[in-house]
Amino acid sequence: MNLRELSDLLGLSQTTVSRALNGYPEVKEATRKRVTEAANAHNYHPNTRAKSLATGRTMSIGHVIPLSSQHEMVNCVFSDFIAGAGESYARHGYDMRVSVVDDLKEADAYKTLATTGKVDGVIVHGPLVNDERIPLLVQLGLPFVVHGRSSDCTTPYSWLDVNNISAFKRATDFLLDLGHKRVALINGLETMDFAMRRREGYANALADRDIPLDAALTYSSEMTEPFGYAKTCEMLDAAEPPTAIITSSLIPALGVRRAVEERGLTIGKDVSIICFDDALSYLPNGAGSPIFTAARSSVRDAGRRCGEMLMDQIEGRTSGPVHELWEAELVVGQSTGPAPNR
Amino acid sequence: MNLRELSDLLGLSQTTVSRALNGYPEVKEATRKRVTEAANAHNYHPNTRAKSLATGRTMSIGHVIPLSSQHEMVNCVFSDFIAGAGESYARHGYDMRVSVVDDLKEADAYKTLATTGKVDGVIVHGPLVNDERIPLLVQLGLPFVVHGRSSDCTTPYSWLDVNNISAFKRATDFLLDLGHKRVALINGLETMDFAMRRREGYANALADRDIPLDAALTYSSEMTEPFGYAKTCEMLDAAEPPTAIITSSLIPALGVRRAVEERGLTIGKDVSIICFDDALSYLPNGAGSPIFTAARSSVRDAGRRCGEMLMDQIEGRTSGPVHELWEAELVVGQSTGPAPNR
DNA sequence: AATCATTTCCAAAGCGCTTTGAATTGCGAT
DNA sequence: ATCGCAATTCAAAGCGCTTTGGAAATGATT
Repeated sequence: MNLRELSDLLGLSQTTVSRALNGYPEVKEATRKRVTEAANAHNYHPNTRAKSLATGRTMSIGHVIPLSSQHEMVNCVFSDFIAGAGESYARHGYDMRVSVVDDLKEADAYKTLATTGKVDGVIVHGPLVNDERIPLLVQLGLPFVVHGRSSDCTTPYSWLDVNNISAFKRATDFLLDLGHKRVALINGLETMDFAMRRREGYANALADRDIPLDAALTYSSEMTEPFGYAKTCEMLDAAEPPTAIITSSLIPALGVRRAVEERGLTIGKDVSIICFDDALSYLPNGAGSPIFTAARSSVRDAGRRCGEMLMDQIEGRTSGPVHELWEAELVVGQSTGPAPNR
Repeated sequence: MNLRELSDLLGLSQTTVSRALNGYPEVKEATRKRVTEAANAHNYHPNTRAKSLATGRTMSIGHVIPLSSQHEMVNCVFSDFIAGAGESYARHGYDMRVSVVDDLKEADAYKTLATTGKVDGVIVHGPLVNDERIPLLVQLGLPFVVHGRSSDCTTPYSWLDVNNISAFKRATDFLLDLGHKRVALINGLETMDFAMRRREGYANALADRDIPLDAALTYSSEMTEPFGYAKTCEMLDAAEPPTAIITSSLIPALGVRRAVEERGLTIGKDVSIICFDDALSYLPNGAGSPIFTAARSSVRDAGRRCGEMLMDQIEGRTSGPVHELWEAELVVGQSTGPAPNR
C-alpha cells in the first residue's frame, strides 16, 4: 500500500492525504480522521526511501567507528554511549547509522557521509588532542557534536565533555589527603584528548604539593585489564612501589586488583585504587556500595545528551556551537584508605 | 554536483553516465574512462537517497536493540558483534542501521523496518527459547539471520550459533575429570536460548556420572560482575561450598574471582573457575596465556560471518536457510586445577 | 554498396513521497 | 442571489537516481 493507492481508495489527492498524515493544518479534521483511520486499517506506512528523497532528510545520525590494530574504538564505553544516544534518537524518530571503517579511511568516510547525504549529522567519538575531523566536518557543512573535546582545535564546534582535569585533580588530591606519597597513574592513550587532560589534572595535583612527577609511576596505553595488571606488577615489584594507583577506567582497575591481590596485598589498605567509572550498565562498579572509589560520570547519559544536542542543531533549535562540561562525581568505595605507614 | 549536471558537462545522457559509473557493459571503455575521470575531478557522489528510491535497496542492515530494565541487550558482547558485522558490511558497501526501541515495541520496530523499507535485512540478537520475532520476520518477508537459535521455533530460518551444549558439557567434564564433585553454574538468563542450552550441557555432564543437580549450585540472571560476586559469596559461605564454578561469561567470572580472593582462597587450587569467553577485544582473557580456563568462541568472528550470511541471502547467493554451528575451543588457563582433598 | 548484427548511446518513464501554486468549496455578509 | 474571504482540496512539478525500449552509430558480411 503506497500513498497513491491510499488516496485513490479515499477519493482524495495525494497532497491531502500526505498533509493529513503529517499533521498539516490545511486539512479538515473530519478528513484527517478519515485518512488516519484508513491508513491504520490498511497498514499504510510511508516509504522511508521516497520520503528521504523528497524531504532531503534521512532521519538518521551517523557514527563512524574506525577499526584498527592501534586503537580500539569499539569498546564497552562505545556501546553504552550509543545505547544512550539511541534512546534520544528513538524519541525523536531518528535512528543511528553506524559505519565501520578502516581508520586510515576515516576522513573519506565522513566525506562520503556528507556528499552522498546518508545522514543528517554525525557524532564524533574519541577526539584526539588535535583532531582533524573537526575542521573537516565544519568544511563539509555536516552538523556534528563531539563527545569530548579537541584541545588544539581552533574552529568552533559543539561538544559535551566531562571535566577530566578537575576529576583527576580531585581524585589525586583525595589520595594525597589520605597521606599517600607515591600515587601512580594508569592512563588511556595520551593522544586522546581525554587522557591528556586526565594526566594534566593528576599533574596539577602533584604540582600543588611540590611532588615531582615520576615517570616510573605513569603509564599510558589502551585501557585493558592486562595492561592494568602488567603495569601494576611492574610497579609493585620495583624498588619504591606506589601506595595508590589511579586508572582511567574500571577495566584496567580490574587488572590492578588482580595484581595487588595476587601479591597477597590488601586493596584499600596496602594499595589504594581510584578509577574513572563510566557507569557502564553491564559492568557496574559494585551493586549498592561501590567497589572502587571512583570519579563517576555516566557515558550513557552523555550519549543521550549528545544525541539531543545534535538533533537540536539539525532541526535549527540552536544556532551557534553549544558546550557542556560535566563534573564527574567522586564516589567513595572500599578501594581507598589511608596510606600505610612504613 | 548531481548526475544531470555531470552528464550535461560531459555532453552525455544521464543513462550513459550512470551506466559508466556503475560498471555496466553497454558503454565504451573510452567513454567510461572519460566519465569516471570527470566524476573524480568534480567530486561527484551519487545521492544515496535517490539511489535507494530508484533501486529499492538501502544498502543497510538493521539491528534492533530493545531497551528495558529487564534485560540488557546493549552490552559488551553486542558491541563486539557489531564491530565484526560492521567490518563485513563495509567490505560490501553496506552499513548498519541501529534502532534502539522500548522492548515492548520490538515487534513494531521490525514491522516498521520492513514496511517502510528502511533496511534490506536484519540480524536478530539474543534469541529466546521460543522467539516470536522469527515467525514475524518470515511473515514480513524481511531477510534475516539469527545470531544464536530459538529451540522451540518450527519455522525454518538461517542462524549461526555456538554449540553451547557441547561447550558446557566439555567444560563440566573437564572439571569432573579433575575430581571436582560440586560444580556450580552461574548462567545467563535462561529465557535466552543460549543459556538454556548451556544449562543443558552442564546437566548432561552431571547426568552422565549420576551426579544429581543441586539447585543451590545453579543460578541464572543478567551476567554482571556483581551477580557473579554475590552468588559466589552465598555459595562459599554455605554449608557445602562448590570447589568449581562455571560462568556463562567472563564478566561474572570477575565477580567470582573477587569473592574467592576476598575469602583468602586461591583460584585454581581451592576453587576452580571456567567461564565462557566471547573473546572480546577490549576485555581479553589475559595477555598471552589465559587467566581463566575457558570455552572460547569469538563473538566478533560470529558478527563477521552473520553479516556475510545475511548479505549472501539478500543478494540471492543462497536460497534456503543456512545454518552454522561453531564449536567453542576449550582453552586451559590458570584458573583450574585438581579438586582439593578435604 | 546494401544488409544485418553489434555496440553505443539516449529520451523518457518510473521509484513514492513532499510541496508549490492554483482551483474549488463553504459560508457569513452584502 | 452575489460577493469576498477563508478553509479545503487538488494537479503537477520536483527530489536524483535507475532502467526500459529504442534509436543511432559502427563494423562485419555478403
